[in-house]
Amino acid sequence: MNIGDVATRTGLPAKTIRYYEDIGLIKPLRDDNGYRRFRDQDLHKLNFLGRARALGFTIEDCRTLMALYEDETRASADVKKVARSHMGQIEAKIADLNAMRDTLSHLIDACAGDDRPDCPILQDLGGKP
Amino acid sequence: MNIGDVATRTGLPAKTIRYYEDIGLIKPLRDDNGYRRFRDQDLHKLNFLGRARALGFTIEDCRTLMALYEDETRASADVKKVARSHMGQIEAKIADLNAMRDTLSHLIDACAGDDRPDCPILQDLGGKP
DNA sequence: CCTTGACCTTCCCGTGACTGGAACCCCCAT
DNA sequence: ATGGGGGTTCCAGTCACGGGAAGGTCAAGG
Repeated sequence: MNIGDVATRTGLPAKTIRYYEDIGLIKPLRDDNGYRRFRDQDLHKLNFLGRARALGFTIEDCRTLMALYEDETRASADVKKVARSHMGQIEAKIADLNAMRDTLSHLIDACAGDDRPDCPILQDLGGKP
Repeated sequence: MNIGDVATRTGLPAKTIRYYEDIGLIKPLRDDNGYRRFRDQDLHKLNFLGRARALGFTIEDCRTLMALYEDETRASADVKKVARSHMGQIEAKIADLNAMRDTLSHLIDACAGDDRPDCPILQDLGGKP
């Protein structure tokens, strides 16, 4: 299978697939004309990567997770550790964003949003005394 | 005031302050020795920028907001529009992250986390059916 | 007077995970 | 022969800085 078909099948852009090869996440074969030839195992890995990335895992986490996936003697504790650490990051980010949203929400509510210049949003940013 | 003092006062790293000058957000004066000399107005702008960035506004949004801040004839509607658009982005991101967290949370709960290899997390990533 | 150390300057590279584009090759159909 | 739709590589850019090198400046201490 060529890269275009793989892109369609996995939903990943061809550029991304080439990038994943660049950084060593997949190793497709090559045809005589230089085209990448993808086997089922490559497809499978790309789907794995797509799902892991959709859950927000970093590329390095993906590398770790794929290694664990392929290691039949893994301990599920190792997987869980990676996942929990990632979830911690996500929760931290959610907390940050919630704080921003709350502040913004108040400011937006307080702003008339008409053609006059008075604006509590700008007052706040300017360091309202 | 030199950049170090400004960094201490605003809480922004000196690197960041130089960067903000680079991209034209502030225009401090220069002493004869080439050192930046910051006026109160520069301090004020930097504090403004720091707060806007802390609320997650992009640099371009900050540029817009500062222009509105300095425009006495602004309409608060314009400010509100920028803020609402930004809040929309934040809410979208929160929604994404919440979805990730929920999925991860289920997977993590389902994972034994011991020294055996069976792992629902990897099963899911691998396309479990 | 000289040195030390804390500042300051510019400049360039790296970050993460791609995306866009240029320039070029390959294959099939008309 | 030509056109179009694949594929290939490589380079540059994204966003908002951070790290670090190489070198100029300044106040204090010996």
